[in-house]
Amino acid sequence: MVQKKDIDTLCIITGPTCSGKSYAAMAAAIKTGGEIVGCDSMQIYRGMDIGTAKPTLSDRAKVPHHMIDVCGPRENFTVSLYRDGADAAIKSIMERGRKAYVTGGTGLYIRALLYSQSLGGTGAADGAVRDSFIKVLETGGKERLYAILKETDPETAEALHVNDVKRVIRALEIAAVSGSTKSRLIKADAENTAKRYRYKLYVLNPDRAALYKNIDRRVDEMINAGLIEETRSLLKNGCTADMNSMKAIGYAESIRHIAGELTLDGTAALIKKNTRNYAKRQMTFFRGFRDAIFLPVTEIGIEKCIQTIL
RNA sequence: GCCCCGGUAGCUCAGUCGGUAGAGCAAAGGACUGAAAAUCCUUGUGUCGGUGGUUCGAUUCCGCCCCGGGGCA
Repeated sequence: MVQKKDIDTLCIITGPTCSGKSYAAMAAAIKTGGEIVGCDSMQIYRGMDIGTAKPTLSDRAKVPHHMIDVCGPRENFTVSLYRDGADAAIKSIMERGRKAYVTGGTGLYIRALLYSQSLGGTGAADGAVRDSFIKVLETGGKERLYAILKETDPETAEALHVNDVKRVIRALEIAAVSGSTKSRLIKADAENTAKRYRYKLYVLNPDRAALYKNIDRRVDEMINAGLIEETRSLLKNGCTADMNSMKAIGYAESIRHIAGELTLDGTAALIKKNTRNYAKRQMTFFRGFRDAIFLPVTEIGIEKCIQTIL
């Protein structure tokens, strides 16, 4: 039986890719009559099922899932859209008197959901302003871009590397559109300690070797399940390699295979390597969650983890 | 059996005209506030195959041995 006070507490289950978080969330949601809110920057996209290890239709029939398939693969999604959508989904779940389980491996989305972050205020996420900076990049190079940031927001420039073009552009964007600067907004956020939710944050933390083995196995399964074909059909529907959705691991490499650049074995090997690298990056990010409960899943097993979560 | 070419970082190789060595890839660590499965930063000690010899000093030169590849019989 689910306690009332429990329902007010968000349950976040995260961890690196292939650590078993979807399985754990399913088990917990079934047991408590809860619902799942996805927290994955690629499961957002429709038509990308195999390569993102999206929950199956039968799982989705058993437990309501939110924030999955909410965006076309040719559109651009943003953290801000995620937070708005997830907030709405969580609100409706709680209003129904059910428990919300947020699960997925996109650390930035979790952070935006849990903490009061301005996300750049009213700064536009793309469009004309961004294009104008991209033009600067093309004509003057990244050094020129960085020099402009040094003028407009020296503190942020100090924190960023010249080569981190994406973040330099974003900081310039904020300065141009919000009427403030990224560094000032961050300062304001740091002073605002109010939490957006009451929550428990669990991080599945498998042993490196075990995780890598699981990844290798799952990539083979994805290819056998038709990842290449899925990519082919996305391309047929107008997706191109430069789109955010097609930068996803598994799809980017499949596109290169379809273009004849990579053999099938080479593609599988590259997807495995990129996934391993990604999992490592995820763990680095999660270590920054000071209030997280880390579960040594390899040691204690997934069932024990689920017990802890319940 | 003889001849030739190799054996140097996890892998592929460079190099040291004798003063104990460095690239690419892999790997590891880190950052991350509206692109995040994205983007970016940092990190190279290894019996230089083994063993004897020459030398102040050998991974480098010489002898022998081991392992791989090729050639001749």
